[in-house]
Amino acid sequence: MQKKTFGLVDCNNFYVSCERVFNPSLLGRPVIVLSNNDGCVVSRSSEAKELGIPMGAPYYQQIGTVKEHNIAVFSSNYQFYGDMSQRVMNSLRMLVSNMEVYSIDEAFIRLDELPSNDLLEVAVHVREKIVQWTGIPTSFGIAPTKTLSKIANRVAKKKTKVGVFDIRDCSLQEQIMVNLPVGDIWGISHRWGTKLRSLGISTALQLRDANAKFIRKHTSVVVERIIYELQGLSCLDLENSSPRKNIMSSKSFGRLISDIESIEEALANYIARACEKLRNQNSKAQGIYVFLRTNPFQKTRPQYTNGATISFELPTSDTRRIMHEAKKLLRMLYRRGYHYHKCGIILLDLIPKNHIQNHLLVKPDSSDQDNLMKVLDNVNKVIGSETVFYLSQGTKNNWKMRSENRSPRYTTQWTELPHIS
DNA sequence: TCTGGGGTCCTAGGACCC
DNA sequence: TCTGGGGTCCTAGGACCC
Repeated sequence: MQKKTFGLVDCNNFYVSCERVFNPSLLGRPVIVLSNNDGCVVSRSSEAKELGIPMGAPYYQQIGTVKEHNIAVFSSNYQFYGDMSQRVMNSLRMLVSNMEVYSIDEAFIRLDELPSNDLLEVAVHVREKIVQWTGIPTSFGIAPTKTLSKIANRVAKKKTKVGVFDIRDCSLQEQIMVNLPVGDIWGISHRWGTKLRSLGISTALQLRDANAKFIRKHTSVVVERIIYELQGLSCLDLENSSPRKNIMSSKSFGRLISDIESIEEALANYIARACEKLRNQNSKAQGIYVFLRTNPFQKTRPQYTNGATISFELPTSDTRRIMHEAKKLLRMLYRRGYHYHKCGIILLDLIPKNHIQNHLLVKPDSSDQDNLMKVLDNVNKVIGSETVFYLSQGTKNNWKMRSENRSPRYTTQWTELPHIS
């Protein structure tokens, strides 16, 4: 069997780094970026981490620290971050031949075909080029499996100056793993961490040396694979990007809503977005799931959560049709007297648009429908999103999310380009 | 006042068939 | 008293990721 070598390239504090590219005054300052509705802290500069702001902390609990230390705060700006992500990934694509974009800020690569002695040099070069071309600093982990490359990356980020760490050497792996809590391994989170500790396994090294079949009995095949990966046996290869199987669009309203009209309006907007994504990947949906919920954190108010699915006779990507069906589901789910916090839609069982089987009795989307959707998508792509929208999306936007500190969309909106004076 | 959004994979159990 | 056994498919829910 040929020995594999993986690299993991991971952007450092990605959202914060994006903000810093176009606003260098933020360098050296503590900076945080918030989730939608300014809810939680989702990205922190190293200075902010040192001040003890935890990942995922509710923002309102951190306001004291923010004021005290003059921390720069940004609302999420996903258009901007998404565009910066593409720049990073495109840069990487120019430098390596075999890669898998794993998330908005990381990519796995295969390094086997390169001479084994050159890998450190290659990694340093890749990092330099990415920061030069995009302004985004990255960390680089090298290892014989994906799981170990995650560990290597973590060391690169925390303990090295060059931002590269090579963990191919077995005794080095042991040195790192003996001190690595089992819950910090990629794929082991709260529940399984607790379970494994109850079985007497609290470090990565103990998990590596555990009996894989025994562990599988108490957890699942996923953890069994992790054990092999820790041993250096690669079970997870690069995955080639395939179209999404589900597309979700949901958001909390930014305030509590009781009337169904406002919820319908919000849902219509989420549907419009989801369907755009659907057509963009050339798929059609075979069903939808609509859900609605109150705010689970407000324990004193009555709680209600519900969702419902409907399958279509024939797959569709027509926003109007999906809105129509979703509205029926929403009316079914809605109960008067609750204060709602969030709703959403998931487009289910997506298939390529040209793989559709005919139906004896039901007509598929007509080419007129498809063309209309294409025209709408193009107008919104070229002139700006929501240039054309559905009346059911509303004009008042009284459910729009809070976003008080959003930076300009420097790279995706003509009116928000950075100025040089 | 105030706690994100968008995904994937795996498993257990029920329905159904012969 | 006493009512099969084995296979597949589907779905809901649970686990994880960033």
